Amino acid sequence: MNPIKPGVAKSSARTSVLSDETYGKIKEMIVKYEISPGSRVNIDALSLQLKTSQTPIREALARLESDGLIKKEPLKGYSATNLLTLEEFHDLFQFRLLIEPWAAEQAAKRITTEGKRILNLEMKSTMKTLKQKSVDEFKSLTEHDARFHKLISQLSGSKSVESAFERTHCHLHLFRLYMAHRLHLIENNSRAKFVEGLFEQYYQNGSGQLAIIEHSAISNAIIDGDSKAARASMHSHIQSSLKRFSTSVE
Amino acid sequence: MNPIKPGVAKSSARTSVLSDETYGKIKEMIVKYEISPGSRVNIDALSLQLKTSQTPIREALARLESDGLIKKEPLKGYSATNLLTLEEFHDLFQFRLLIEPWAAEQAAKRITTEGKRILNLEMKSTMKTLKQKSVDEFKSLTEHDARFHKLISQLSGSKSVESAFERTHCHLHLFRLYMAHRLHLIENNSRAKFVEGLFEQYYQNGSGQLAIIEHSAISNAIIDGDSKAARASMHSHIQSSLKRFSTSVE
DNA sequence: CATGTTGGAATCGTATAGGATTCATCAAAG
DNA sequence: CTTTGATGAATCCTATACGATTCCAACATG
Repeated sequence: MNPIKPGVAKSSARTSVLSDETYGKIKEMIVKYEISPGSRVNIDALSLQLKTSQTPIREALARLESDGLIKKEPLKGYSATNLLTLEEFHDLFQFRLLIEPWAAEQAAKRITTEGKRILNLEMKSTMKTLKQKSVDEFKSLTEHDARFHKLISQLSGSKSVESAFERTHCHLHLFRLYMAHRLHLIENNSRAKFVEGLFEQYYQNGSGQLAIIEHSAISNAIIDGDSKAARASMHSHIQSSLKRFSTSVE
Repeated sequence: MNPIKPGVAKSSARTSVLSDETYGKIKEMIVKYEISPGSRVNIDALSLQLKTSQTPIREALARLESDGLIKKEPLKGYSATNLLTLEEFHDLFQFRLLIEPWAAEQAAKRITTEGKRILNLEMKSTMKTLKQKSVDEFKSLTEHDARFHKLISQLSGSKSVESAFERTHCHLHLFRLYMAHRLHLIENNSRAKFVEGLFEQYYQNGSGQLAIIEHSAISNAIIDGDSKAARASMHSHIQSSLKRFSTSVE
């Protein structure tokens, strides 16, 4: 006879984007190797861990599958995708080579005062951060790298290019390879050499920051409105990365 | 002690890809204008209509949102995205201009006997279909167009390019615009002119099939292994489409 | 006429039960 | 001892009911 049911969860102040939050959390778990490549993803376990029901988990996993970060096998369940093979990595960089130089070119053509400000801020704050060696240098660099390339894709003014770049999740894949290396999970020799190439992309001779130098060139060209130089410098930036990988493996 | 369970052969033969099926069905509903642009998408109604529970619907909608075909507003629900604006359309074609000529070039470089066979088959069967005027000509043409461009993206050998092209859903957007026109849903004048340009992409002077002619040039170049010609013809194919739209609007 | 309140409708998230399938273990036969 | 088949547990997938929150619109009041 009691109309009020006790024991109902109190959870209030819900912003109601729970499935979005869940998406971000699971994605972060993948990046941070809490979900290792190829391993199974258990829905029940996740719902316990994230303290949510299955529905948001399923929605998040569906989106992640669409992103190519999670694989769904019809009657077996979900699992994280494997690390990129060399071929896939090469393919990914080839794709970046198609769209990013164009994006840089467009960014130079369309650059505004506000755009210059943001671009300058990104470069300056990164250099400042790198001066104080206390933090994980590689982490700072890759995070800057992700922000930088995303920013340029946005400055291109093309939603298609921006979202296509976003969906490559290239920095996520890079970071996952980096984590695999740190955790000594890469036994294959050629793969190990490949990851060494990954480091070389960011460090030059173990001292300077190669990426920052190349990024500066791109950034300056865009701010100067020099579209040809912007395209060329972005092209050589990606090209040289790709070449470094290729030579370190082959 | 009968080990054989009776009544098992009930609903077997379940391929258990119900959420995938649902995804396809909803997508088809969007293309076919059963779900009109901008309108709300009710989960309960869909589950009734498709005779399934809410869970597969939710997963499908999450994927469709990731595809940009469905929009999710936090506490209001799902709705179909609007028709492409002129700017978005221009942007989309600009993106195709970035990746498809490259795809055609690569296809010409990598073409195999099997690839030639498939490409020839696509062209021949389409021409044959168009000879018998009984069917909806526009429908046949757009379906061929979708298959043709997808095929070339596959022949490029780049998974990144293939999936990036796939995710543009460009033919879905085209067909939706076409449907909007047929249903007299486009009142705006410039929008109407725009759709007229859409028709011109496929029909030349109301008689010949422009797309088929241009496709033949591309197809021949690929089969001949002439990568330069393949790139050039694909570029001009997309470029001229884009130009036709621009002039018909401006 | 404008504004605040209140009620219903719709949607989101939760919880739970049960059918279906896969995987691994184990027993039996050759 | 090896191979084959069956049994049971774990997991996935579906279905359904319910509570909580928010939006929308009608209504009353100053």
